[in-house]
Amino acid sequence: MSGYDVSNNGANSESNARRGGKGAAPATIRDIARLCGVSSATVSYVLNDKYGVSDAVRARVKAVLDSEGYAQNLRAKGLKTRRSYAVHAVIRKEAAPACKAFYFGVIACIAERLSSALPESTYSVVPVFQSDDESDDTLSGLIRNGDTDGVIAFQGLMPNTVGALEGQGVPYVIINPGFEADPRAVSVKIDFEELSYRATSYIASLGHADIAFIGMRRLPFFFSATKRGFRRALRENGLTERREWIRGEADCAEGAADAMRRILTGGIKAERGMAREQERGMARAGAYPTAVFCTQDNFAFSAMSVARGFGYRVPEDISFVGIDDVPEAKYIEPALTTIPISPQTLADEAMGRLFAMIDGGQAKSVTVESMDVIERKSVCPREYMATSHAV
Amino acid sequence: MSGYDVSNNGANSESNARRGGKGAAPATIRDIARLCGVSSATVSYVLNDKYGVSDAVRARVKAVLDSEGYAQNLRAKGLKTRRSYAVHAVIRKEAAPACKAFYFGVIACIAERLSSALPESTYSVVPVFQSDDESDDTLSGLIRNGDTDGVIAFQGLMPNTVGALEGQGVPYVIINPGFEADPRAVSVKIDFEELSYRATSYIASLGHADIAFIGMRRLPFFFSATKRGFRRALRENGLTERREWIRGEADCAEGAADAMRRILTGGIKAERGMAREQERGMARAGAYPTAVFCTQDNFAFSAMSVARGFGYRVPEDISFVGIDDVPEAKYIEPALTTIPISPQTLADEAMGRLFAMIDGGQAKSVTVESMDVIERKSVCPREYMATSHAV
DNA sequence: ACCTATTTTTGAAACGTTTGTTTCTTAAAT
DNA sequence: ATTTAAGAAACAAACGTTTCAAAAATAGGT
Repeated sequence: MSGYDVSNNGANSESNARRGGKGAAPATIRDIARLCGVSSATVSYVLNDKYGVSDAVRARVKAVLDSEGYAQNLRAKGLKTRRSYAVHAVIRKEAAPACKAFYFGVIACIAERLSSALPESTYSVVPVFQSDDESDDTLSGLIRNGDTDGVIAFQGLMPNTVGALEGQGVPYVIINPGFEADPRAVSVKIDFEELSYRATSYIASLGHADIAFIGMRRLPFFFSATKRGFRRALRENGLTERREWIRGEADCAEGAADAMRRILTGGIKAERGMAREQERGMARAGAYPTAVFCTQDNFAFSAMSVARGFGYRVPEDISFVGIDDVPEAKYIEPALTTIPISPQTLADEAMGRLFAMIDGGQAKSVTVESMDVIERKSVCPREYMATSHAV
Repeated sequence: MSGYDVSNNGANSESNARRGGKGAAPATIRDIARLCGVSSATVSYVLNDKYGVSDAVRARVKAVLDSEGYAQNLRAKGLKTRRSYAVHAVIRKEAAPACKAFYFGVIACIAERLSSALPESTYSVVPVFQSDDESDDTLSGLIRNGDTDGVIAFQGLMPNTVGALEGQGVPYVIINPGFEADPRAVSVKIDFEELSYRATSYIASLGHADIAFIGMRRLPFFFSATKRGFRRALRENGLTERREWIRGEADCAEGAADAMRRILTGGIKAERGMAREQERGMARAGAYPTAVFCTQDNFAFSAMSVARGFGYRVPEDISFVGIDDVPEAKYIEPALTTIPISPQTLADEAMGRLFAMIDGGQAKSVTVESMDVIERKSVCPREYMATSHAV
């Protein structure tokens, strides 16, 4: 990245006609004014829908405006209004790949909304990746320069970044799926306890009594919320929980595989080098759950693989449900039953709030409404299970 | 998105002090000049590393510059230089989710490089999602306004967008994994024939003779390139190909599952409602490949699931190799052997070229160097296979 | 010493907006 | 008819840079 020489030496005439192109010089507000026989101030007023322009003039200017295909120069406008017309979406470099992918989905939604809102709003969203351990981070720089009008952050923000934000009065909103929300920040939250409750209730409603849970201990807030929902559903359905079937080693898909393995081997961790057949035998001899709830689709994918590796069929022997509805969920074999989380909703709630604040208003945190289970192929009602199951 | 009122009425004093914040007014180039007892022109020259400033003055100005923590106002600079200091990365809305995820990975690499290049280069990258069927798209608008200094596009660009780009002399580079490159455009390519050849050769080198291929017919260019590489490897290893084991229905992971099913049932498509057991029996009776090469990891995931659904073990009965090395590849059970494609390399090659062109230079297309197979757990040498295999 | 080249430095005019203030219309009220 | 007030439109000064053209300082010959 060294050779990024961004200087342009004596390039006025050159840049005016852009490299080798005809590059029709774009019409300025003054051109329009001249064409209408009116002052540039007036044109500016109609552009910004201000009071005090007669209807006749307004109409005339508007006509010329779009017959000329006029487009504002954002730099000039921003120079005067002290805005950058950019919001920044920050993702922690350290976030898990699966999380990043999800966050990107949200950013994509924002970008789409923004570009379809043209030319009403000319904002753009720029993704920023920030490491947890940088002392003076790139983001603080942007903030102090006034290069950002607002930030959307996933998971949370480092204290010094928050300091910079507050210091410059730059609004920000946190989209924090599964993280504890800083009460001072406006944030868009997901009720994972509820989601977990719904998923588990759904499984229970199908007659399953032996249900395992695979969560993510690495995120304590998320872990306890989901576990709480799971237990509540169990309790309300008169089911008893089994300690060894509540697993949380999973901090990534690899961990989920391990969790599943332990569940199937009755909590005994497979010895290094233990023969596959032996491990399997061990598993089949003991008790196993007829359904497992994973707090993320990706966990379910791994867990399903492991179960099959042990010789169980999905869903005939063991049912699986996840949360997220990642794109693969419907393509996998068998398609995964899951509760969707809508990136579009998250994006809309967050952007609505951010723009309200950019416009000088206030905004309150919100918890997005939970959605319902999407029934696919990874779940089988207890009564239709292939073989009888004895705990 | 309606309520995005971006006007600020009579907000001069308000915006000067930013909402409720102390918001230290950032130092301008004139402030620095005054502090050094020098003109603003001189400061500008040292900022931009221009000729004709004496070393003494240059040093003095530089000292003040960073003791004051000066940061350029990008809007003012851009207004004068006719640059936006933003490049746009465009992704087709219609691209497959898996592709989008990969493209995002590349954009993430770009964003990281850009933010770590601060404050040398102050560029930012903004993702744009563009639909194939929009007539006058958002991108053309950006281009005509001079709101973008360059674009990176994945897969390709619509003719009218290319027209706008050429018209305004805005440089662009195409990152087109698996798409036919427009010879007039500078593009960063991947040699999928080579990748396919390497993967297949690797499998063959392990003693496998019955190798199946699952490709992506929806992308004809990609499909024929990969198939060519596959066949070449077969030929060079003295292996004969089987028509029914070269499958290309796969245009998404779902299709890959279908392809695998057909391979296992000897090309007979399973009847709607055919009993699972029956399907399985059908499969086991006939011939099956001992290894399958999938042109994308995601295909391999589905194919592996199907194979296991049919009762085959991976890799003991059937080996799998993919291309991409998506993050999940190493977490799946068993971890997938694959050839990686480096998003970082793609990002660097593309950005290097784009910036060269932005700086007025020329750039040539390039094919990035192919990488080697990463050996994981989804492949088993022919000789170690669990059961003897009879075709 | 002076005149000329050369190197440094500076003044000031842009770039395309927004917006506070002033000026001009026009109509209503006296 | 004259004054007043409101409403429209225009002027012109910013915003923070870059860069042309010109001035000032320095150095290099005679």
